[in-house]
Amino acid sequence: MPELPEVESVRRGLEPYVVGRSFAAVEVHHPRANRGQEAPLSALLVGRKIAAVARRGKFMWLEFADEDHSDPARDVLFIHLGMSGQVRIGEVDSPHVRIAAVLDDATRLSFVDQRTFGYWRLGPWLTMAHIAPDPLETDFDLTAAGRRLRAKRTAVKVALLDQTVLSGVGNIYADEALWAAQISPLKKASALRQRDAVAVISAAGDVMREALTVGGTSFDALYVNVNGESGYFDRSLHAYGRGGQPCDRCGEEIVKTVLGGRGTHYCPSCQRRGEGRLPAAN
DNA sequence: ACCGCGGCCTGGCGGC
DNA sequence: TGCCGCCAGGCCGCGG
Repeated sequence: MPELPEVESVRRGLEPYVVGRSFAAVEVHHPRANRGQEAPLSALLVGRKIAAVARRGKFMWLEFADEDHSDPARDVLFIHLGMSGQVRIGEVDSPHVRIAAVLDDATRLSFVDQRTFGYWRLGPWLTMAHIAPDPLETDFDLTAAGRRLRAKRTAVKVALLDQTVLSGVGNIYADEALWAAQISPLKKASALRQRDAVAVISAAGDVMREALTVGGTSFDALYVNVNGESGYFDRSLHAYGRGGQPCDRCGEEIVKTVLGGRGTHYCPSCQRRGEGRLPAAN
C-alpha cells in the first residue's frame, strides 16, 4: 500500500500487536522478499524483541529493544510495501504470501505482495538516510522543503515524487496536492515562487492527513490495512484517475497525460497558479 | 551533479 | 474465447 497514508495506516495497525513482542519464527516463501540479505531472515530475527514501529515517508521499520535508538548505524527491520505489499495480522489465504512470521504470543504476521517490489530487510538505519522528512513529521520544515523543491529543474509533479525532496508523496497524492494548490504539474519546479512551492507541499500534507483519517486510498483489495480492510479516500479524489471527467472546481475536463513515465491528471483550466494569470475562482 | 529512462514483477483490463 | 499490449499506488541504478 504505497503512499504515506496507507503505510501509516499499516504502522498504526501493527503497533499494538508487535510492540513488546519477540519473533518466534520467520519463514520466507519468496527469495525477492528479503533480497539483499545474505543470512536467512529467521536467523537474524528470532528471539529479538520489538520496541517500536516507526515510519518516514513510505519507509516503515521495526526498532529492536537491544539497539541504541539514537545510533544511526543501529540495525532495524525495514518493511517496505513497494507497489502491492500488505502486512496482515493472522494467516492469509493467498498465493502471494511472501513471508510468514510468528511472535512469542502466537500472533501471526503475513507479508503479502503480489508484485514482489516490497521487502523485509534487516540493516542499518542509515541505509535510508537519503530519505527526506515527510510532511506529517512534527518538525517538518516547509520552508526548507520548498527550497529543495525549487532546486529541481524537472516538472514540479516529478519533483514531488522525489523522496529526497520530501517523502511520502506518491503518484496519487502528488496529483491531488497540485490540484488543491492549483498548480500545473507541468510547471518547472525551479520556476515556482517560494510561496507556491510551500503551498503545494503544504497541500500534500493536508491531503495525506485527510486521507489518513479515512484509512487511505484503495481502489481494490490490493490495498488494505492489517485487518484486510480498505480505506475510502478514493471517494474524495479530485484529480487522480479522473481523466475525462469534469473538474470539481471549475467544470473543465480533467486531462490525463504522462510525466516522468507516470500517469498525471490535472485541470488545464484552473491549475495555473504562478503562470501570470490567476484562475477564475468559482 | 543532475536527470530521464529502463528494469524489476504479477495480474487485470480493453481491444482486436 | 484467446492472445497481446498496456497499465498499475515504488524505487534504484545506469548512462548521457
